Amino acid sequence: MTDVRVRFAPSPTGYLHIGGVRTALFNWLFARHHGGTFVLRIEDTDRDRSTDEAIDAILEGLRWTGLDWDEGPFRQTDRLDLYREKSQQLFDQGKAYWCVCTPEELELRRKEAQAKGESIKYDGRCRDLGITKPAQPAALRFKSPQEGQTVVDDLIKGKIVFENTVLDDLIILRSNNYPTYNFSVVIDDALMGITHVIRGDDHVNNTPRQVPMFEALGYQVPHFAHLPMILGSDKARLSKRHGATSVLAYQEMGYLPEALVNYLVRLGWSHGDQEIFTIQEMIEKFSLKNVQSSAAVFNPEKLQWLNAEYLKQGDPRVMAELLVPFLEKHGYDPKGAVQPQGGLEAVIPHVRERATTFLEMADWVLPFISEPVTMDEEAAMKFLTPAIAPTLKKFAERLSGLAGLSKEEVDPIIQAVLEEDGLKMGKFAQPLRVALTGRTFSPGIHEVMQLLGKERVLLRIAQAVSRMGF
RNA sequence: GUCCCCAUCGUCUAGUCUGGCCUAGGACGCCGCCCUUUCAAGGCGGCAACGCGGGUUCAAAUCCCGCUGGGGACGCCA
Repeated sequence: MTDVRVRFAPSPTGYLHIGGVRTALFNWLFARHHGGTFVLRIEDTDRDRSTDEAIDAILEGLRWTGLDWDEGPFRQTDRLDLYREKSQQLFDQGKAYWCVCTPEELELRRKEAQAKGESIKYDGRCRDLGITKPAQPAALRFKSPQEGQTVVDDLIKGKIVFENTVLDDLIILRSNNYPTYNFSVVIDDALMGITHVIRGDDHVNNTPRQVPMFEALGYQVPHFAHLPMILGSDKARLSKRHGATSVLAYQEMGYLPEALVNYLVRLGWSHGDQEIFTIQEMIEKFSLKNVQSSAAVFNPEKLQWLNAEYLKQGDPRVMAELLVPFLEKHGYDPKGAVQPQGGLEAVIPHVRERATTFLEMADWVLPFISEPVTMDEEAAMKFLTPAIAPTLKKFAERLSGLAGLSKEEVDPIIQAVLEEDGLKMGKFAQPLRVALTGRTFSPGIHEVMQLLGKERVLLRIAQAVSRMGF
């Protein structure tokens, strides 16, 4: 164990999105790489927008991705006394002051300033009023330094210099006695002993506002590392209009968490030319030094490719298990009578290189888990013609005398039938495929027959032949 | 408007710190060929980038400046 302590601090105002998972992942990898501690903290100081459902969704999303936390989840609303005490301390020390401007007034002034093209920062009109016990609703503001510079030595972006004149006197305690983000985050990061604050790029501008607070309270300032944003295909910040952004939506679409994590780790981080990493490799190789400083566009196609790779490598038994929920949506009963020969597990090797997600895989498995088979009418029209019926029928008759359905046993029969009827394999294979699977595409004919078993093969051929009028 | 960040194929990126090994590498996608009873997978090949302009230097993707472009932040949201 080292003394590295990092945290993931989402606000529970919605589901856990892709960007959040990436931030959590990089924190988690940093912690695991250094043998440190990963803290989960829920920043729910916005009373109006925070919900318990969102907290549940975030925890569920995190669990699905496998990013386990060592401490927490802590809720900021359980720590309100702490923030009030610390804000009082700042007031007592003359480092904070009461502001009686109303939100409406502030909003109006901002708009006016914007219209005139002037600075929209707070004008500090309550700063020297010396209010000690406000008679009306009031917010507590932190006296930000107005001289000199605040320098942030970002672990990813390098040195960033801010003129303190751009700093606002931030509200640290709202008139409803709740702390604001920029204050509670400082208190918690300090008190929880966070050594490295690894967060999204969108917080860069918050950093020079938070640093003076650490200093005013006599806390050690943590190291900062700002991760590049994830953008949508139009290069705007990734949002709902770019499609699925909730992690759990990816679970529903049939992605493996390992694939998503692998995709996300390569978004802004790299290790030479390597594309596929086990979790262990990620932990070993991860370093903030190799984190990109520019934003990255989310590319669903590459995620899909990675998912396909993981599908191809996975243990068939595990894959089969994960596939079940997707099949159940099609009416599959894991304990029902209609099963592939050898069980679901036996189908996996034949369908997984044809699918990129479990959703697609389920579709490939459909012909083996439903009875009767669902016939694609267009395919039937084209291939199940009366001309081929006698050949199919003859084939079925010969097949019924066979002990097994191995390629060695079946092939001679096919060859014989083709020769007798003067047909080429190309003319026979597709009709047989359609008869057996109801589709024009499937795993190899031999595999299909073996997975179906002789009884169902004969049944399906018979059904196909009879629909041709024989 | 003000402040901050960023800039290599369509996309993710290697190379940039420590200039020469870069005729700029890999991956996704796309295109072609091979394999093939279908669909895939697989194999082989191809297209495709250092934003622009100035410096510095024997030498610049790499260092410096400017421009342009993109992103982010400016809330009693986080």
